[in-house]
Amino acid sequence: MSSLRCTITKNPIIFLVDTSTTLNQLKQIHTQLLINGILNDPHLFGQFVASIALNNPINLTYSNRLLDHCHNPTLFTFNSMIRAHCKSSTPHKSFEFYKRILASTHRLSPDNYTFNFLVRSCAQILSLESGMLVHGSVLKHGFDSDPHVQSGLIFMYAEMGCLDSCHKVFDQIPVPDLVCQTAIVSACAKWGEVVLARKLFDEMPVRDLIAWSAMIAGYAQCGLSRKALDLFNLMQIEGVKVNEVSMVSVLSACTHLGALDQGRWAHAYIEKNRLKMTVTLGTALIDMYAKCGDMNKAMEVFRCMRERNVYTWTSVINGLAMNGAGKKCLELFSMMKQAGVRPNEVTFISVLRGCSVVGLVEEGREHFDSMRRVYRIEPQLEHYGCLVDLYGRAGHLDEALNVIDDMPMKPHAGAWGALLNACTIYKNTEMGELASRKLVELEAKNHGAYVLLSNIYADSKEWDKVTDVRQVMKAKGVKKLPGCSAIEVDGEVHEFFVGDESHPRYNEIEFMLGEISRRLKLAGYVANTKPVLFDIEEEEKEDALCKHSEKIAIAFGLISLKQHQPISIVKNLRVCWDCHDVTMMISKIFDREITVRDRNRFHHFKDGQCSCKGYCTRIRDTIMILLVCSFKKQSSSSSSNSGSDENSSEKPAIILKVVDPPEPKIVVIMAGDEKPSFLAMPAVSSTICRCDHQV
DNA sequence: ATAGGGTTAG
Repeated sequence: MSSLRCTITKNPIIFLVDTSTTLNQLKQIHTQLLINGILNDPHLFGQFVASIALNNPINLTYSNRLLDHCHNPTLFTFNSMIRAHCKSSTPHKSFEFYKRILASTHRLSPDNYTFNFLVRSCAQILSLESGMLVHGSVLKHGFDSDPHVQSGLIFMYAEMGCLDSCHKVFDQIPVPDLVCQTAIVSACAKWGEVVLARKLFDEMPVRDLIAWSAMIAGYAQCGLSRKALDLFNLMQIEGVKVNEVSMVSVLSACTHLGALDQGRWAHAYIEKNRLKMTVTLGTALIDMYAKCGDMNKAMEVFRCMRERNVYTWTSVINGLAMNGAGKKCLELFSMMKQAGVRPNEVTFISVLRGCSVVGLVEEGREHFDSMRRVYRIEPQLEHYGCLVDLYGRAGHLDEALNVIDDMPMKPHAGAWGALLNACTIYKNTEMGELASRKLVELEAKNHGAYVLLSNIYADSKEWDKVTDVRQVMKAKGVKKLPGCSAIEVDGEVHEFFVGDESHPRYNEIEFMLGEISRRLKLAGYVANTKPVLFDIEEEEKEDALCKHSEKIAIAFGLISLKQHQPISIVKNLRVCWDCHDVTMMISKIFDREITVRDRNRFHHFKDGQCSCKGYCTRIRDTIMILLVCSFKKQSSSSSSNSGSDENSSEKPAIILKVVDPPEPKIVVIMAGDEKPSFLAMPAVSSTICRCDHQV
């Protein structure tokens, strides 16, 4: 304590407390300060409170109590408390201190620091209502010309998804500084205006590392991984140094593209330039290797990491599940628990999928039950979906259906999709029909018009609902992704979207597509008698199946890679059944090994077979064609609004089930129709396309 | 005495 006394008299109080100060030490220091009467000085008291609150969030309660007993805290003290709370897990408490500033008997008035921190608290709690109130106070107190407050407001509205408000704030700044410019770029990229984001980025007179990172991350987050990497290259040409934060976005782009070579290069860069191997960076590396098919390397990085958080463990567990290593996946899960890292809801999804791929039904069920029992995690839709999948793939279809029936919430497309998948494996057409019907029903409602919805609520000033919608969006990471396949040739990634004809070698690709089609036919593959399951789970509903992005990528692989080189494709969505079968055939006819990584797992095609075997087979004799037709139901008696669309609604339409292939018939099932009518089947062309029926 | 923008797992 004598050394402490010395410190107190000689140094500013701020040096007394740091991040490693324990509660006990804190109490001792506090006692000494009281004895010395040092805390009577409001200035020093403020410093003491600030150092406690800011250094260690665990001590926040201590500083809260300290302040309760103080009658005349300074504005600095209050600001420090608001600042400490906006970073904490209890950001809403900032407002208590804001209120105390306003109610202060010493005529305190909030300043630019107050609002800077307060705005960030609003961003934390995602309360648009509070945000608007605070914004109003900012204007009232005249701090809207403070650049810190400006960037704070943009950041806050961006967090809540109110892009319009971001623009309003930004447009009113006469000369926005670098930080505000970066904030608006990030906001635009985050909410779908990526072209505008790039325009604003290009117009920036000066761009620092964070500005580059924001734009690269923006591309990576909305699925434009190719552009993210291009921009990264440009950044290096301009001589901007990369740090560990920006590298994470680059790795994320490599992951999504399946660009293993570039990912390896990034790893080498990290080591050569001695970037700090943070948990986040290490996790991004693991995820990259796992999803680019090099699970060994992923494990190696994992083993080398000193610090591992729940993201790290989940990435590696998920990687093992994706690669079909179910047992190993469960081993790691058990190690994770031993290491004292608490699994979260995402971890359980990976664990359940691990159980599913190796058919460990009992174990999976136990883990599912432990979620609630041990970890107090309420299973969500996704977990029930995994459970349906677990039972379904193991052939326990009734139990799978029971899971759906017993779900405490309305089953989603994923759950019915999992059941349908199981029904096709085990050829249960009856249950399959039920599942298909439910799927179509749900699909029609699944328009994902979140933004629209929240704007409607905002217009009617229902802020709570806006907040709800935004939270759901944030939680679910709602993003619209076009179907896209990538292939790396000589270290360069070529990306193909659905029906994409933009590649410089597209003429050759098209020729190869024709060649594939010709040789498949020669080998007896006749598309129009082959089953086509229209995969309505995914968003690819383009007309010509032959223009699916993975087929274009495979065709490009065939023309650009040497005979002995395996073709490795990465797709951002799930591979549809038709492409799956065609790829199997190609692997045989062209004598090529083809690996396709889709959204869920790896498919290794060789000699006409796929490694996912039982899990990918489907009904061959009973052909099901699911044809989803969007059509507008004619408004039956809409005389009041002549010709308006108001009474029309998008409705699920028709499921066509083809039975007995040689002379196929079509079962037409209307949604909600109990008696299907039979029609003779017209010549079904190989391209099953969307049809717009009028009923 | 105190500030701001970019990052990871389903």
